[in-house]
Amino acid sequence: MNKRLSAQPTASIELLQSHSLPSLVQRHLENMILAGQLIPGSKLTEIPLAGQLGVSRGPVREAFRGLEEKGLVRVERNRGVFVRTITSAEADDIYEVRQAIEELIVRKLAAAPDRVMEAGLEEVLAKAGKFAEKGDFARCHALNIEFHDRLAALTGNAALLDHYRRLANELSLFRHRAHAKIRDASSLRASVADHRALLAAIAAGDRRLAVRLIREHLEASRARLQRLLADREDSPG
Amino acid sequence: MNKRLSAQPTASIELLQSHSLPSLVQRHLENMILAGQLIPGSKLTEIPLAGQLGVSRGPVREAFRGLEEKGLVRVERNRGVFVRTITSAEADDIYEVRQAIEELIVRKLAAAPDRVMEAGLEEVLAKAGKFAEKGDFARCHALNIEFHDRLAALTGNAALLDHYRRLANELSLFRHRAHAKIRDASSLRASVADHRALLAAIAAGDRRLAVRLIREHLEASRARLQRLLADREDSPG
DNA sequence: TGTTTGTAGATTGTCAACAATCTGTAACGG
DNA sequence: CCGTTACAGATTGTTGACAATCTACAAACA
Repeated sequence: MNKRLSAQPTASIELLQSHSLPSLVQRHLENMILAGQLIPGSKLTEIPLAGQLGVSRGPVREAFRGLEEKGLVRVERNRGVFVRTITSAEADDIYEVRQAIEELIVRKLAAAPDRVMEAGLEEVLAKAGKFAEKGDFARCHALNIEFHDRLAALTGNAALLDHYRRLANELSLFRHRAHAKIRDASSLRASVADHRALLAAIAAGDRRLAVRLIREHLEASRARLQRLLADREDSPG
Repeated sequence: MNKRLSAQPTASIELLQSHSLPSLVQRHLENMILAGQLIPGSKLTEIPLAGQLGVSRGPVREAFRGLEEKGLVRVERNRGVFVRTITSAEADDIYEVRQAIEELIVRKLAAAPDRVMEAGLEEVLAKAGKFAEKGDFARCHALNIEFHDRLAALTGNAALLDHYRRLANELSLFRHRAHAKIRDASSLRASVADHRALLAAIAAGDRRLAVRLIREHLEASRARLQRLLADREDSPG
C-alpha cells in the first residue's frame, strides 16, 4: 500500500468509480512507455508491477492484453511481456500508413478551415517555437506531437483519430531509440516551421498545397529519424 | 469439462502450448462476432461463456480486453461487455479511413504488379463469380472479403495489413445489421466485376486507373450498404 | 575443459472464492 | 395510483493461492 496509482488518495476513489483498475493500469503503463520511461525491449514483470501500483496481478494481466492489441507490448507465452521494439523497416512501414492517414486529415481540414482557425493551433505553434528557442527539447517535442493530434481530432472522425493515434504511438516508440542520446534542436525548429506553413495552407483552404506540405513534412521527418538512428548505431558510444 | 475449445482433444494440447487460453478465447469470440453469430448489442456474460468454453473467468476477461481494444466489443464498468454496435455515421467515418488505406494498398501493388499476378487472385475471383451465379451469398461474400485481405497482405507492409483488417472487421460488424435479412445477390456480382477490373488495372501497372477504380468501388459499396440499411429501418417487417 | 543433466528459484498461467455493484421486484408511503 | 425505498438474486471486480513453465546455476560425466 505504499505507492498507489494516484498521488491524491481522495481523487483515486472517484477515478475508480468511472474507470476500472485494469484500464487505469493500462493507461499508466501506456504513459510510461510513450514517455520513454520504459525502454523498448525491457521486460514487464507482473508481480513487481502489481506491487508498485498497489493492485493484484489480475488487472495487470488485463492491461497487458490491451497494450498488446495496441501494439505497445509483445507477449510471449510463459516468458513474459516486453515493451515492443520497432525496427527501422517497421518504422518505414508505419510511416507509409501514417502518410496516407495524415493526407486524409489535411484534405478534410482544408475543405473546412473554419473550425481549424478557432482551435487555437497558432498558440500551440507559438509556444512550441518559444521552447525551441530556449532549447527545451522535451516540451517543444510534446507540443509538436500535440499539434498533429489536434489536427486529427479536428476532423471529427473518431475512427480516423483512433488510427492516427495508434500510428503516432508506435512511431514515438521507435523515436525513443533515436532520441535516447541525440536531441537535435534544429530538427525541432524545422518541424515548427513546417507546421506553420501547413496550418497556413489549411487556413487558406489550399488543399493541394496542404497535402504537398504534409507529405514533405512526414518524409523529411522519416528520413531525419532514420539517419539519426543509423548514426547512433554506427557510433554507439 | 463438456464442451472445450477444440473438437480434437489431442490437437488442443498442441494449441495450448503455443497459444495461451486468453488468446484462444479471444479468437473464438472474434470469429463468432465476425461471422455474425453474436449480434451487435448482445451482451457477453462471463460465467456462461467461461462454462461453454471450459475455462474460468480470468481468460475470458483478458479476451474481453483484447476485443475492446480491437473495437469489437464495448465494456461498461460493472455492467458488462456488449458486442459493438456501429452506427451509420460511424460506418461512414470508417469507410473514409478505409478508402485512404485501400488507395495506398492499390498504389503500392500497381507499382509492383509481378507479385500480385502470382498470388492466384484470379482464382479467388473465379470462385466468387461461380458462387454469385449459384446464389450462394455467404461463400461469395467471404471470397470478396478474402480478395481485399489478400491485396492488403500482398503489400508486405504489416502495419498496413493490420490497420486494414481492423477497418474491415469493424465494417463487417456494421454490415451484419444490413445483411441480417436482405441479401442482395446483384450487389455481389457487381463487387466481383469491380474486383476483376481492379485486378486488371493493377496487373497492367496502371496506378491512376487502379486508384480510381478502388475509390469508386468503395464508394459504391458504402452507398449500397447505407441505402440497404435505410430501407430496412423504414420497413422493419 | 566443454557439454549435458538436474535442481532450486522465480515467473507465468489458471482457477475458485470473496467483495462490490447493478438489476429487477415487491413492499411501503404519499 | 404513482413514486420511492428496501431487498434478493445475479453479475462484475478483485484478490490470493495453486499448478505449469521457464531460467539460471551447479554438479556430473565424457
